[in-house]
Amino acid sequence: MDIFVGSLPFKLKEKELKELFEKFGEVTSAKIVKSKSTRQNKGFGFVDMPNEEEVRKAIFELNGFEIMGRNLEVSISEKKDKSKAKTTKAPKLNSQGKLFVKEGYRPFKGNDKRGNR
DNA sequence: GCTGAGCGG
Repeated sequence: MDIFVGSLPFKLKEKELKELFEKFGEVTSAKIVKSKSTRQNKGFGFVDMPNEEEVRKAIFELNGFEIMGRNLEVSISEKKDKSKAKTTKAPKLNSQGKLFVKEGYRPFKGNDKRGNR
């Protein structure tokens, strides 16, 4: 279950966030969204919890939890879903239907500073 | 370096 956490203090860290949710239940992973380049904390993150009941409890308790002088906003994460919400199955094929993705293949590289030969 | 709605990979 993905949980959306907002109003997060900019000084808060994913580790602390995970610990906060771990107090209410098992936390699979905690992530905080940041900018693409400036690494600036956007102020909101996501927490993944396997147990739904613990999720509700965590949301119920952490929703409005005051920390560092800020109140946390916890709710169910609703990422922009494309439209597929019928089954847990996801297409592994490309747009063309062909996949030539190899394991260990690097999408972009070319840093061959090694002037071989 | 900041800021305060927002849904990330």
